[in-house]
Amino acid sequence: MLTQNAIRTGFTWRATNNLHASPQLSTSLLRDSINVMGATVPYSRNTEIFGENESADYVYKVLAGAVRTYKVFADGRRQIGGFYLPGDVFGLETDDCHTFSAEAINDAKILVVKRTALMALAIRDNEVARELWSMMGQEMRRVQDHILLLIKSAKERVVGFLLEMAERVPSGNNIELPMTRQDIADYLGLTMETVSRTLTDLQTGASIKLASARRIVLQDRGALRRICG
Amino acid sequence: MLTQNAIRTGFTWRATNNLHASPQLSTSLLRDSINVMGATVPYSRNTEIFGENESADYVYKVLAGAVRTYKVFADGRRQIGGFYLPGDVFGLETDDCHTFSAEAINDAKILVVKRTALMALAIRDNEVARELWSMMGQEMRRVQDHILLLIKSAKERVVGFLLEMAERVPSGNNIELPMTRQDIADYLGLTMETVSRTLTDLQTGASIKLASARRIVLQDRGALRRICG
DNA sequence: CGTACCATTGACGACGGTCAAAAAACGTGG
DNA sequence: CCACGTTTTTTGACCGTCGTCAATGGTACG
Repeated sequence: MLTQNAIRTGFTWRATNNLHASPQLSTSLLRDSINVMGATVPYSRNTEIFGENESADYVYKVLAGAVRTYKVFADGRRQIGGFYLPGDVFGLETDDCHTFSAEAINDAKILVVKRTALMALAIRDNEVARELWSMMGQEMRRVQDHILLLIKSAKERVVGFLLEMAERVPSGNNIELPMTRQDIADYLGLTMETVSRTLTDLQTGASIKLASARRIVLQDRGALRRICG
Repeated sequence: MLTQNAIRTGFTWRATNNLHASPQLSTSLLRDSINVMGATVPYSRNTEIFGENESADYVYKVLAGAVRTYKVFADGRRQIGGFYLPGDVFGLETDDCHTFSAEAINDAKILVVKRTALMALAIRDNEVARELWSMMGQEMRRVQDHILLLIKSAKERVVGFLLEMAERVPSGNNIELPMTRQDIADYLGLTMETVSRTLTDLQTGASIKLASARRIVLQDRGALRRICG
């Protein structure tokens, strides 16, 4: 784990000194703490960030690039647990071990923070604890929404995925997907081929436009939302 | 919400006075707190405990009976988020609103605790906070395992469900299911018919025995685990 | 004993998986 | 800038699993 060992072992409490002064800026407090306590580590495309069942000593935040968490079964099937984009936090576990593995989808910059440091901070500061709690809840909602996707038809799943990505990358109707069709398929519980076919179907129906394989334009969000259910 | 309003609005801190004396009994501390702070409410079969989007003012613990959380879509499809058996805690949200609805599957006794009371306790007592955190993590793992089920074949899903239930009700190989086939189907993203057919298939293969519709005997766990993957 | 509700079984069709091949995109080095 | 090999994506043909519709059988409870 952490093959690119540029982790700064020491960290400073500096940033937390005057945090109690502005408790109303709730989301920026934890964020600031993480930013100061952590070290930036570059990961190149397709390299492992941590493995399933490794001890969860660090918490991670995407600064640039994209990350996938996943699990591989004995028969080779892979399930992707989630995609993490700039600003997203991942690897936040309550247990001692990671339940999924994590890989960089493309060249990425990741902020790495010692878990014990975060937890120590949370014990001292209720505001930080509250924010960690709400972060956990956000992740929970993400996973529950994922479940709701997985019971739907192929078309609904793909559309749901597109709308989710469009929400998370607020770049209008132009989505730049960092992941392959196989990644999307493994996230949605479908095959690569079905994802591809469904996308061309959607393009034929004029709901989207495939500018290139990875660049998708949402042309009719109303239609997409109607499909999603 | 809480139509059967037997909630005791006041609660006592009595139980928390000497909690710091035994920090090593980690799981019993929060449990004790909940037990003392809460009120027992009976819910009859198929009655709503809370609805989706209602404010999450209470946290619940099953004392007897069983509970399902669920979501109903516009087109009538229903997804069951989870089943909760005696000892299980549900309705633990980080947000202000419940994301799922909850119903009693059969006549049940539920311990109901004010959320603010729990949170206040957690702020005063790091041990309680830690336990709430780990409870949240347990729920997270449950939901993630649910995702892993949903990408598999019908047979694998049903077997996965049976093994999960067998683990949670440590009654040997004899499982007494409180829920209907439709409930199981809506949990696994299948139809009632497929669940039924799969169960009879498993019986034909001598992996299980359907003593009655709701009583299932696991005859060959090895075979079941092999199927599950 | 009768009446809902629940579970099982059957016939059939559609959706999505599998296998295979072609086409497009990408990166690398000349 | 182009030629080349590799990876990714698309498309096609076929088949199996599971959903749909419908009827029958079973169980619990008044």
